[in-house]
Amino acid sequence: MTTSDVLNRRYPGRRAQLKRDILSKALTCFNTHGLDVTTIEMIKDECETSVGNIYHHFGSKDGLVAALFFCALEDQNELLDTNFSKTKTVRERVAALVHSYLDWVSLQPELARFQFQARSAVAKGPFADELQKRNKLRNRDLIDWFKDPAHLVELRELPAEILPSLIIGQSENYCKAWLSRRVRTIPSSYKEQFADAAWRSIAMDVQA
Amino acid sequence: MTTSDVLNRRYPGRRAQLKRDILSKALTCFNTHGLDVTTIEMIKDECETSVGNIYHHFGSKDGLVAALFFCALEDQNELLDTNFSKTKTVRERVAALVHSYLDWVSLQPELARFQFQARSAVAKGPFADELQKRNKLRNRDLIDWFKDPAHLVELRELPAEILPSLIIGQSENYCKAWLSRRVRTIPSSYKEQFADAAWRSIAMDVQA
DNA sequence: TTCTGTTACAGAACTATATTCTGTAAAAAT
DNA sequence: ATTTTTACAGAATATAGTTCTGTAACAGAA
Repeated sequence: MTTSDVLNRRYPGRRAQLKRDILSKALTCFNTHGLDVTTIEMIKDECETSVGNIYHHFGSKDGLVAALFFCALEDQNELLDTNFSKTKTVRERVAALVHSYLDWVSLQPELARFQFQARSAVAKGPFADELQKRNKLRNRDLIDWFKDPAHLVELRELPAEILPSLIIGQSENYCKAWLSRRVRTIPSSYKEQFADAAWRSIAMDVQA
Repeated sequence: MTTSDVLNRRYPGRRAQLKRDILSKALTCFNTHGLDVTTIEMIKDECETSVGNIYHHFGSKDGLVAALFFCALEDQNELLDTNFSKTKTVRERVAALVHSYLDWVSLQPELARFQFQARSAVAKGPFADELQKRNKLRNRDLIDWFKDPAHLVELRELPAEILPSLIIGQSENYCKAWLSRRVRTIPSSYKEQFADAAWRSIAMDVQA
């Protein structure tokens, strides 16, 4: 499961070859030099194509960034949905959230690194609405599921709006630290610890 | 404690009047339109000065961003140091970390909002070294304090490198959500809940 | 005060880069 | 085979960061 695999699934077929190549090389440029330092010309040189062609395929630099961003987001959500559907209990679902997050970042560090630096750029810019729509939807589903009285009994009395932060915040922070090379150990190796910490943060009674 | 107060302490005196004004108006522009959308001309128009003068004071757009960023960082660290020095026990220190973070973001939402969107830009760019140096220093101190055997007895057996994430990750995530207006409640009102969650995440035995 | 150097300021000129425009070739559809 | 659509190239344009040059205000020394 490399970055190419993700691009291949999202943009399949022979005719999308150059499109995938542009996205792939752009990802490398963005992660190496940063979003604003990377110029369309730099990407053009990497792909041996022309500026006009890049604009033909992606409309603008923002469009190119957004295409990569949503590509990453969809791949991440795919893994999450798979793991989530396998679970039954509240605790299992919390663990699924944490595990999926840590696993995906560990599996796709380049896409994850890009996602972190591009999020704020996409949140403004021409694709802000689409991002907000997706986030709203996903977040609401999550909160609603935990709000169900059948699930709430296992949890301490906490405001619903802080639940997502309590569950995923710690893992997210560590992943960012890892991608910035401030820590060395791959996030997936701490799956148990972070899932455990999340559960301790929200659960009524904790037994190992 | 408004943004102006922070600027006044960091750039005192009559002669720094315009410097403070530029920083203040730049902050508004950056937070309203985003880092790259904001042009030097926009800031110039707000302050009724000239592009040449802005460059005279800050050297470059990056320099302006960095000045604002470190201004925010130092103010944040000041509050943290104050609260931290008042504490004795391990639990108190963990609470001080969490409380300081939530309080500062609640007190300085504009600076905090800017800090979040500017961090990655500063992390690349000409001031990357200075930022990295400060972070390394602060992080090492923190980890070393918790590594002390006298303090470790109260904690579960956890890798030292995940401790900072376990303590501050949840609060950070919520603050970002608040600054992006995805949640409504001011972070400082959840001080107890987040400090409690952090403690449950790392402590050996938890008693209320 | 007057002289001198330094800092503050202004705006035109320069440069780099995102974007648009125009044209050509290939591919697909009819 | 013709037409339409898509893929591609590169020059031209516009915008915004940066530099340059010059002028005014200020501070300290003689």
